[in-house]
Amino acid sequence: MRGEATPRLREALEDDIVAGRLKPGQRLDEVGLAERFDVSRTPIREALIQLAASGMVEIRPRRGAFVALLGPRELIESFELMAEIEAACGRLAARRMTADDRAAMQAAHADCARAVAAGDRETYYAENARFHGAIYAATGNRILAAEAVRHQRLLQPYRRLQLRVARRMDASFAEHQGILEALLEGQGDLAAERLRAHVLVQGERFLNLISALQDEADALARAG
Amino acid sequence: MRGEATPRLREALEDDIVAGRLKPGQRLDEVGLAERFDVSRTPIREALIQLAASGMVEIRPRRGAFVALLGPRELIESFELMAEIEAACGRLAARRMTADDRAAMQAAHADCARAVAAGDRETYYAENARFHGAIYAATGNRILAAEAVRHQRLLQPYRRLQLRVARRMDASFAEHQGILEALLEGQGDLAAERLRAHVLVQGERFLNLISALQDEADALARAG
DNA sequence: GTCAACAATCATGTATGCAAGTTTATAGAG
DNA sequence: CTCTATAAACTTGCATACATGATTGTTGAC
Repeated sequence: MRGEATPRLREALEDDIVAGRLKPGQRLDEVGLAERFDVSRTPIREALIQLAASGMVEIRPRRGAFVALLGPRELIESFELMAEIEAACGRLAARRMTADDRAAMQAAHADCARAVAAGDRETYYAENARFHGAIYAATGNRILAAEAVRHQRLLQPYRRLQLRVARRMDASFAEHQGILEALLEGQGDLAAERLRAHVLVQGERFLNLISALQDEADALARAG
Repeated sequence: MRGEATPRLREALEDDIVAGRLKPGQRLDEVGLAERFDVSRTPIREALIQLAASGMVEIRPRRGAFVALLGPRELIESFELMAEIEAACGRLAARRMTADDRAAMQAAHADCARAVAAGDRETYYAENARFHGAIYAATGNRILAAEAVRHQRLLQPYRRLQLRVARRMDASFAEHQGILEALLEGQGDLAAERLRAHVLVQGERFLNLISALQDEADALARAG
């Protein structure tokens, strides 16, 4: 097996978490993971430490690693942070986007439209991420964009739950429309304001879902 | 030896980097550090991985760990990100700060004034960080505040250089005054705007210092 | 039957060992 | 004398071993 194992493990675990195959609160047993990936505990530990540093995993000393489980307060705060990051991206993207950036945003938006028309939530889910990613890239600031992507992925497990809510997909798309228009017209402050609201409304809607999530996590914790 | 070694090592190394005792670009030899801290390579590696994830250290596969050295572009982008984070903090702090937060900000500002009057850069350097930290805390958003602190520390090695520039201390303090006034009057957008400018001006001034920094780093790389 | 104390088991945190890749030193060709 | 090829030395990345704190199960008291 050539190439380093740790980066591969980190990606695999992160993908599992983002995709929801590993659920918030779930325990990540080192020996179990080591067996599953056919490596020793060392690279597993190093991957878990990296994921903990990025917020995807919580390590409790001497007690093990768990998929990060955000409580109500942390969820609200995380969405608020995300809203501010997105707003900043919108402000800068409106000023600096290139023709390529513009095309990428429009393409992603068009794909979102298709997913809405088809009523395909899974596809919309992916295209939505692509639309936002196009805005991050359009800032021309790679470090800011990387932070935005990281937080987007951090919240992905929760967004997934969120999109199940009826009518949210249509509302989300309508908001995208307004955001895109502001961006294309170069109105940075307006784009920022709309992006902030777009993200915050998700966070607010979440308050209704948190109790359900907590129950689910508790059940998981009890089961194993 | 009670307690775990890794967190202690991470803090010690991070403090060394933030305080400038370990300089950007410097190599971090695992066995050397292991000997210095009288532990094995394992906890050293884990600490380095954590620092790499937070951006303080860069790990190049099979080639070792180095204190993160930001190039011109990365520096500009990092300062821009910091400016946006600070702006967001100011906006939220103006809305939500408690009486205690207000008192903390005013106290830090008063200490800054004392340092300016005494012409004591080292003290101003510390009190400046405390003033900004008080704003972060006043947002009431712990996750946002933690991000702000992290980025503040990431840029600290470069700020340190920056403050050597003549007259910067006075200008900085004058800007603080304006920021504090906006905050106390509850003018979130104004506070955000002033904070953004306050941070960005540092980034811009840096462009004049980057070549000097690069030379220093090159010399270090050649020497060690 | 419930609770508490204790013992056995298990997982984590650290140390050590080893293989593979990188860097540095050396020798030879031009 | 410079440049290149080669080999020795070193460092990292992973595997394995072991000690300590956590967890679980059992036994006994009430």
